[in-house]
Amino acid sequence: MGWQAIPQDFFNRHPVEVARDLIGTELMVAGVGGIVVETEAYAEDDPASHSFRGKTARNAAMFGAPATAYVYRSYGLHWCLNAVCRPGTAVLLRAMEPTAGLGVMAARRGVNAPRLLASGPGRLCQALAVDARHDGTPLLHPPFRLLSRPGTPIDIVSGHRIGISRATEKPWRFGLAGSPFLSRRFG
DNA sequence: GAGCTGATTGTCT
DNA sequence: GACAATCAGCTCT
Repeated sequence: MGWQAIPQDFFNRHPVEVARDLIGTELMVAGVGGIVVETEAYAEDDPASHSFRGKTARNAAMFGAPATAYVYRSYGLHWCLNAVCRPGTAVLLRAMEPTAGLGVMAARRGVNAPRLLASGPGRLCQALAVDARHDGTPLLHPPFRLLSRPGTPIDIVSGHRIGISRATEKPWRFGLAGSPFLSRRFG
């Protein structure tokens, strides 16, 4: 019952399904990473999605093949990592439970507490050293490593999305129930 | 613990 | 020129 590589077909589905199924998977970047505990889905006909107004230079990666990384800068200073699903849709990786390379992540983040290393999309990217260089690159190839553990029971909760001003009512945020590594608790 | 605010820059209107 | 899928540090309770 070990970890298995995630196939590209995993991402060729509706982003809500992918967001839910990504909870509990393991994401590593160059040997540093952990368990995904929080995600958000963004669909194509979704006013909150960067793809809503069509393809532009910034969101071009979002229209790439399933399992492509879409990385963008948020609020001028943070990076956010998304996994592209069907073209024009994506899942935002919001938080992780660090399991490998804790020391490296702590050094990059400038903090020691494990729960502060990757509990938030900007923090997660800083801990994994993900930035514009990764935009448009495949998540299923090095330096990325994405694994799932089929058959492992996982308790998943959902709620409304965070940090956006449009279509906030959609319950498209998913998290690992009771995890202390969430960016915020689910209400 | 909750709530406010400044930081900082690429992108679109 | 406004705004943004955020964070950290502050105040007040």
